Amino acid sequence: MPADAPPAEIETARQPRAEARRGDLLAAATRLFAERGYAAAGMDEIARAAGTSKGGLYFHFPTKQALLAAVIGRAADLLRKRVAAAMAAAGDDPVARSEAALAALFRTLAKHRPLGRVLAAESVAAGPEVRERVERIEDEFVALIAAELRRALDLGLTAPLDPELAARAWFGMVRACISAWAGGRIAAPPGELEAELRRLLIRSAGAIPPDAMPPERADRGGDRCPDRP
Amino acid sequence: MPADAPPAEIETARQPRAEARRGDLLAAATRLFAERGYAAAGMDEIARAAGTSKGGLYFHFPTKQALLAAVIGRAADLLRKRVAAAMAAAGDDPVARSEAALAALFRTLAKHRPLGRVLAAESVAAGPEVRERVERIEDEFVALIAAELRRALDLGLTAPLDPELAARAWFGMVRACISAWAGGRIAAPPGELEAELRRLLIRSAGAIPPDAMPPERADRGGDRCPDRP
DNA sequence: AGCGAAACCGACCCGCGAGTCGGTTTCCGC
DNA sequence: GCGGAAACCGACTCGCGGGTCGGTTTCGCT
Repeated sequence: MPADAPPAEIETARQPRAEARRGDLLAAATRLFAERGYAAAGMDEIARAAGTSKGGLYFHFPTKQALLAAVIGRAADLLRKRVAAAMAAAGDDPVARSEAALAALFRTLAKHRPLGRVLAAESVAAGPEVRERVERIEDEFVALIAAELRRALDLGLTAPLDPELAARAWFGMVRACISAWAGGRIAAPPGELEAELRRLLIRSAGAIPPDAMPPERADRGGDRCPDRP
Repeated sequence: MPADAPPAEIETARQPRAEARRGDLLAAATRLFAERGYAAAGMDEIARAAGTSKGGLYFHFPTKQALLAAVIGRAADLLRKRVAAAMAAAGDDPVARSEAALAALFRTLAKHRPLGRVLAAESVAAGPEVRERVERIEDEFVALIAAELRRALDLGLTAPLDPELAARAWFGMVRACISAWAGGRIAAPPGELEAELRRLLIRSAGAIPPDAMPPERADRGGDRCPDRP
């Protein structure tokens, strides 16, 4: 009777083949939602793409909205896991943790292109409930980063800023660049893109990157701007 | 007989009432597309909301896609006009021009909330042609800002950066903040939001804001942030 | 006034696609 | 191997909404 909180997925005991099918269906749905859009992707089409039939699809997901919700939930879980791991591996420095979180977000989205599209664009098309859910997920990550930024601010590691807003802005930067890159509108390889983006992020916060003062040179944010007469 | 280039709208001679209706229809369509999403907003509903009928709507727009295209085109025209005016008023300094362009973008989107939603989200739902069109528009503004950034870079007014990417990132920042603000997920009034955002933008470029060193006090960006013990 | 075109109306058509359902196959426990 | 449930199939339904069309009103013009 412990009615679970929304975050965790309800894991009823399933036969292994069912689990596999479910995965295939989610993968196919993710791809097709991203490619054709939520409305244009047909249930029959998705089922076919996953190597099964409409009936089979409806055995796993009661409705199209539920399917989209599952796709989104799965994406969110993946992102959560990656970001948490990256932050944990980054140690204690809040700037490093923020960087790591953003980088993990970036890499994960870069690796699974369709995922970003679904998260970014398909929320509105599927009704207000789904939209709200996606907004919640975005807020979650923004809050995660905002918390680190706040710590950094208190430690005097950044210029004075509004952590909430800065986190939101960072998120937007990453998303815009990823989406342009995924659409082939940015030529640079993801590695360079990430590095350049990281520079922008750090500078925008007026932050002292932890790896930029290892020995003793800890004078305040004298942003190394070599050029200029 | 001067067959116009694609940018300008084909202005056939119309009776004034028709022009007014057309405007009402575009306004209603913009609102409903933003609220319910492209797929969920019905043509009948849009017509009703504009105070006319389905037949009347189809007299002005041959198809639903065309209606969305017109909405988007109108939005793009508005943005173009505002941004061009703001840049022209900002003088020659490329940093000031960039700032002005972003600010105009920000203010225009803030004033017409639904517009941003449509531009941001509805492009995928309506098929690849529309999506491409929206991407083109975004690219246009990004290129505009990138050009200014490149000039600033050449003049030594910024830290070394990739103008294309930075412009794209800036655009993403503005969009993310606007969209969160429009959704009521940011409490700050637009004025403060804009100011804070501007600080982030400038810092991210490592730029010297032209209004930050008028007489002689040109020491590094001591942004006036009165609060905090 | 009156004629022709522009503007508008709303009942109807029709394809499409989400969801259903009775049936079939696959697999697990005994 | 066999009973029964889980997993799966695909033909069918049916409502919804984009688009059509013949008719009516409004307007500009002379």
